[in-house]
Amino acid sequence: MQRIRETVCEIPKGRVASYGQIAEIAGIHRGARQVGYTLRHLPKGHAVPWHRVVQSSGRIAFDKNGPQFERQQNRLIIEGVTVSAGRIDMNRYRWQPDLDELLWKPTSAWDES
DNA sequence: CATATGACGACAA
DNA sequence: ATTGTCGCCATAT
Repeated sequence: MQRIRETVCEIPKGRVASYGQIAEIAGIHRGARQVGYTLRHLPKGHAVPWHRVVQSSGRIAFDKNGPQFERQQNRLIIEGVTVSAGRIDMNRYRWQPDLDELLWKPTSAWDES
């Protein structure tokens, strides 16, 4: 779904979001699996930060042995996200749209004065 | 229209 | 921490 892709693209670098979270924001209540479906079927040349989407538990959704797992993990680490044993501290990296808006917008305003 | 499928999530053992 | 169940929901058959 287009809506889902848009939402995923809003996740800032260095932060992550859960499938369920994306679904909610995209307006699909309890549509976590739809997010998975959407990400799985991304067009060829997409530019969607799919790697910033992880399970609500903070674990990467791929099999820890498969190649995809490592790819996602690396991408995250590159962005500064700590991933130990395939686990991510959600309390620390969870993306909070509302908070970001409350934090980043005013910040730019403060710079002026 | 009936089933089967997941890059899920919450919860009980 | 692990594992199994069940609920969810857009798509695919």
